[in-house]
Amino acid sequence: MDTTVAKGFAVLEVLARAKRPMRLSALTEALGLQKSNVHRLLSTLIELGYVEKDAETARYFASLKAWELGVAIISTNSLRRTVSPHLQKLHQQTQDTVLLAVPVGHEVLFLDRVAPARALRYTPLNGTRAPMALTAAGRVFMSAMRSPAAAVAQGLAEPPAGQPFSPEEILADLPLVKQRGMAVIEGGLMEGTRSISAAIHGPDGAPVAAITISAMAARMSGEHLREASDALLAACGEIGELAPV
Amino acid sequence: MDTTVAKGFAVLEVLARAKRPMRLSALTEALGLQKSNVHRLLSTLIELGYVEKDAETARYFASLKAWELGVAIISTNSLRRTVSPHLQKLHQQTQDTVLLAVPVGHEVLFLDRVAPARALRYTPLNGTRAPMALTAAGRVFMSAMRSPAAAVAQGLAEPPAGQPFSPEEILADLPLVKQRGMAVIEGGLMEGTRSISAAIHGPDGAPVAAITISAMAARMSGEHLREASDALLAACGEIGELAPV
DNA sequence: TGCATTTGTTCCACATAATGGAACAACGAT
DNA sequence: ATCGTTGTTCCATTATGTGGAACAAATGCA
Repeated sequence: MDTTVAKGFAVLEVLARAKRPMRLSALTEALGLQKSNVHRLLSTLIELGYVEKDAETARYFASLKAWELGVAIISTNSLRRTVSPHLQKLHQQTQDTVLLAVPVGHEVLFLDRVAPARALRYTPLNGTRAPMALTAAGRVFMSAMRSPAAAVAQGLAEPPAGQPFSPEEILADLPLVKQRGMAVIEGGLMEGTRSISAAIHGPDGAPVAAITISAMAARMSGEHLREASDALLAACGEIGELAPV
Repeated sequence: MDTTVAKGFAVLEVLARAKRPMRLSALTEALGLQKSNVHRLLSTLIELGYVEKDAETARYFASLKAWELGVAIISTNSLRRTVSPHLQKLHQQTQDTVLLAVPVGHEVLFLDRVAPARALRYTPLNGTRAPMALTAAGRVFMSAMRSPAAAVAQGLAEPPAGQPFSPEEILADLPLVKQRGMAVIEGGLMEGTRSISAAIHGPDGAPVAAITISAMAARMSGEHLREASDALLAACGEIGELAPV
């Protein structure tokens, strides 16, 4: 294990997540390293172009080079490339927000999104994560797990107050999800919304990703719900067994 | 300079730009390092979560963690955050593709984009670069340069055949751009399109970014061109002197 | 099927390159 | 002006990464 490499990435991670440029001392504290060490790491990251230093305030911040790196990675991501046109189509059919999610540990990671210009606020953005138990896509993944209890626990651990669901409720939902091939969830991440989600299956039958359609509960009901569900299942079926992550 | 850190990022950069997972030997060749060295770097990157190894083919590829890092960076980018709503508004007003670009060396980097669902193919995507001389946004930046000749040379160096512009043409255009406060360019990156662009100025008066509106030439003319220009200049004026990159 | 060649992984003595303390410099606050 | 805080540079120490070599596994060829 090249510890120096790990330290370099640790510096960049802290800077990337910081809301504003950071001073050296704040970084040393966050990282638990010597200031001379952090200083040298910053110098190399600046030389590599991943970090910049505000000339006026002498504070450090992550440059856009790492973003370009990330864009390069996602643009070659086969799953997103193959699914993206289907998201477009679903959005045109339903006019709702359409999301692509993959499982990462006990969370879902949102890979892509097609949303109306006046999108619901707090609909998850690309590159963000959410607990499985609180999202429709997560329920889809959980319904294929042998022991989803851990994911339930982790999901409920996050938001300390105002739990929208009980563990029993969540566990009771999973067989239904499995049976229908589709999850329906209400008010998971945002109150008042209803989302439906279905799996994209890999060659071995395991769900590798899920597509979610999300809208206000009043809208996502009756005839519209039926249409959206049909379109969703059709799309997931079409995509079939193509793309490995 | 922590050379080990540089090597670690070099590995990730190569993998990020690779179209498909790479074998160890290909990486060692691309990097000019010893295979044992590359192997250890890969091991640490895997441990850090930035690289994954395809179990079947034993090939390495960049994971989505670096993408998440990039998303975290861009989401806190003050320029993009402040300008993004204006892009939305311009798109609603014109129904055309609207872009946000910043200067990086002699290239422009596209930070954000609001495009119709049926967007022009080959309109630049987020996180991609283009030569200044071939883009409307680039012309805006060049018009504020003391010696834009180098940018012209670099711009024309890239595409070896089928130069859309001559150096004289480009240089002659810049005073007009400066005078109007707006660049108009035709067929720079994609034949048949016409783009207009104007600068967002920093506190010192230098252009820190540019907004571009792009459409097919037939559409971007007459009354529509006039309206788009007015909306563009109004938006750039409004944004004013707020956001440092 | 057997042999040759390329590719991937592990190991370890060596020397380089990162480390962290200390000393210095530059601010900012009181 | 003085003190405390923060940023930068330097350098002896040694921990850490290096790269050759040896082994293992996979692949190609006859």
